[in-house]
Amino acid sequence: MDRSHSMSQPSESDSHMYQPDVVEAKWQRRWAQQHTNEPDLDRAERPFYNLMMFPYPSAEGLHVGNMFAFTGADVHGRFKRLQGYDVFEPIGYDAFGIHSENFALKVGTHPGTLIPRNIENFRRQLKRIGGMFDWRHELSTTDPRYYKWTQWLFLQLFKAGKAYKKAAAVNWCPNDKTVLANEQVIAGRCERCGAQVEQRTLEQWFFRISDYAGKLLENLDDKSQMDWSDTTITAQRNWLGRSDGAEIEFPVEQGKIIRVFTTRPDTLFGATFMVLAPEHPLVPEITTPSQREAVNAYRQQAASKDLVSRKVGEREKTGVFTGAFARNPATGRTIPVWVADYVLMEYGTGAIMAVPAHDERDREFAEKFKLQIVPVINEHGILEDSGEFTGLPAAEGLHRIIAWLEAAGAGKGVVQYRLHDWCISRQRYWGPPIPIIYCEKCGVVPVPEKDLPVELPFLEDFRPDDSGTSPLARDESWYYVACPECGGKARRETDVSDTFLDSAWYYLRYPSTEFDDRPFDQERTRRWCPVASYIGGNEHAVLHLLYSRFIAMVLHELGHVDFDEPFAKFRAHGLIVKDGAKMSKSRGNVVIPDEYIARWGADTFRTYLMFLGPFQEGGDFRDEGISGPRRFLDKVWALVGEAAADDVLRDIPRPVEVKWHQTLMRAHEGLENLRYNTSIAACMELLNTLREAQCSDRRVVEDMVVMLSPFAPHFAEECWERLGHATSVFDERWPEWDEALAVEDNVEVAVQ
RNA sequence: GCCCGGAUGGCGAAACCGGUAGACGCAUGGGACUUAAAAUCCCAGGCCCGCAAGGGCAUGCAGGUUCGAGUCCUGCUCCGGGCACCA
Repeated sequence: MDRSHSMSQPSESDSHMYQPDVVEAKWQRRWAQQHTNEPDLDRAERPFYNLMMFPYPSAEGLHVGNMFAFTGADVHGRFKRLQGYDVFEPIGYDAFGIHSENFALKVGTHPGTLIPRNIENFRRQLKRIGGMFDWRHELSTTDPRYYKWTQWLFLQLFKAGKAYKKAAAVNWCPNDKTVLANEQVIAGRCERCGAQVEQRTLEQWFFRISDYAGKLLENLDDKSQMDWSDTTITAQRNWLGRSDGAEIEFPVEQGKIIRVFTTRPDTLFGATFMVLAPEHPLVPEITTPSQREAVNAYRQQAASKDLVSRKVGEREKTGVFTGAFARNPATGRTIPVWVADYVLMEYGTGAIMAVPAHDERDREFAEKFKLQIVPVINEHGILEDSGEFTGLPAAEGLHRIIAWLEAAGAGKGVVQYRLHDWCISRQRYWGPPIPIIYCEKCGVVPVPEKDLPVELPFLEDFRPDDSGTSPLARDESWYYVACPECGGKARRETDVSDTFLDSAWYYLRYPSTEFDDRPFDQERTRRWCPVASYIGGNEHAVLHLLYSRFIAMVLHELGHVDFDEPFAKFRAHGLIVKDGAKMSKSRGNVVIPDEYIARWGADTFRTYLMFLGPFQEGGDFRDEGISGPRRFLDKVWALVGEAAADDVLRDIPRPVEVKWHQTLMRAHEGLENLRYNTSIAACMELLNTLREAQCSDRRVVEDMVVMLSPFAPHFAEECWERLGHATSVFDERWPEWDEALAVEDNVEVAVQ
């Protein structure tokens, strides 16, 4: 157990040498023994929840990007601690999901054995890098003690009517053999394996996230609730995709009404035909007998086309006339109703008024099928040929026409969002089973909370198949079950839930990991949430971050938490590239952090990563560069030795004094704004000034050690001890600086 | 097409509110120490012309505002990212 035996201890004689491995092992041991990083979660007076995106425990181990992100977050946490906060910095593993499962399939090992092995390796690396983690609260989403509550969460949504099942055309990845969320389809391909995504119709569970589109959008503007990186806010805004416009009713001859959505009600007088999506339910009702055959053929063809080529494929317009006519409520004229697949059922009302004069797609269609084109806006943006609205500027006409529609009962101003409901069903093995039972008599029955968790059974053969059903259906002893209500014959839902559901609430679990009778303790949650600082990659700008916000809103509504927004502050970190190019296995330029840490020490590695460039922009990892921070730490080490050996207090030379206070201010500023590179540079300048002045005054040197402690924590602890302190450097406060000295003009200093 | 970022030496980058551009670090060149090498220490350096003193040009491009612009304004170019047959 005692790891110190395997480590060579420094002898008295060489204790003046800086040996990172010895120092780092010593302090990691001591932190664990003295519970240095374990705040009192029930009594902390100044709680600061410092969260970083938990990793997916891959077989490769933590890569340098993870190290960069975690170190940057850890630096922030340690800095907050120096400001007197009780910092809670937990870590865990996002270990369910297709990613893990596919890897398990590839290497032919069950994920149940593979994942714990990977986690162990991750834990080792996370400890080695010296993060301020509270290991008492480590969690894994694959732990039944965790996913019990993921299932509980599903039940809360189900009971509140926020979860529903419907047959839907979904994105099906033929390679991974599963449904994908829209968010997981990139340019028509599976984000994971790159296969062309197909369209399939399956019964799926959905969450009503689209009901929250408005709130999800509005809160983005509220800095007091969410102070987030601009890039992330923008990505979410685009994803939510708000469009302001109007819904307008067009009566059809047979007494039916076609409702359309348009962002351009000002062009209403130019609507010369209509187009319905092929799946539109009104199509069969309005199609005239003579057109029936052609329309049916077209609809069938559209249904067989996968979503991909329909959305991003060739844009050549196709369509067919229904034989029906509608009346333009503005002009009173009769216009033909067509069916075409360039109109999508999922957006708006699945029907459009076509204004070929002012919409490129409609014009293409009109030209191809020889339909009428009537311009209603002239070059100067003035409405023409628009009845009583003729002569108005288009922007004004827009409002006036909406008002007129409302008065006439023919339409109203509405807002549309691009966001669709969240499909959480996955026909896979490695995830939390969705806690639903289908009874022959009672129908859909939620698993009673007392029966949670619905444990994921061990399946020797967990391969997905083409049936569209999860492999869980093949385990009959698990699949067939007595109905919890009537005791009759029933079977389980076999889909597991999306990994993003696991990660949508993990921050709530961390402070409460020891409780098995509740997902999160009310008191703990009130004290620690919302999260004070969240740091992570912008690749999750719309997936994880949007789902987490949605889940928090629902939990708030249901009275489980007292906040709407889970992350008070979010900062997206940058990316690390190697020698100017993105790291990839095929390029062979992947940095294995372990090798660098073994050679240079965790503190040097951390300091180098933070010195590369601004944390929020990332930087270029170059092997030669790491020697700079190491040389710097070596020099500070030597300076500490001098300071420790000389206790006589002399006057501090003026240039040193000025630089000292300037550094305290500048390093503080850099840490506050996540511009760590400037903090480190400031400390380097102070070192240079001290050396030039041949000064090793302990007052200055001690402050230097405190300033470096977020970057090089073990190093700083050791230096602090060498300077004669018996307590942790992290019990110190960031030293105050003299404002007058700190803003002193450099020129003046040079003169003196 | 729409919406966000960004562009500064050989390289990574600094520059607070419009006021000495290039701090800090890497790499490089010269020197010291050493039998030698490594390590360490000292010195130099934006680019061009010049032995030098000095001069000219410099923050993606073109203009503008200002006593003064890397920073503000207008119009471009290129790079990165988000959205996209979304009505």
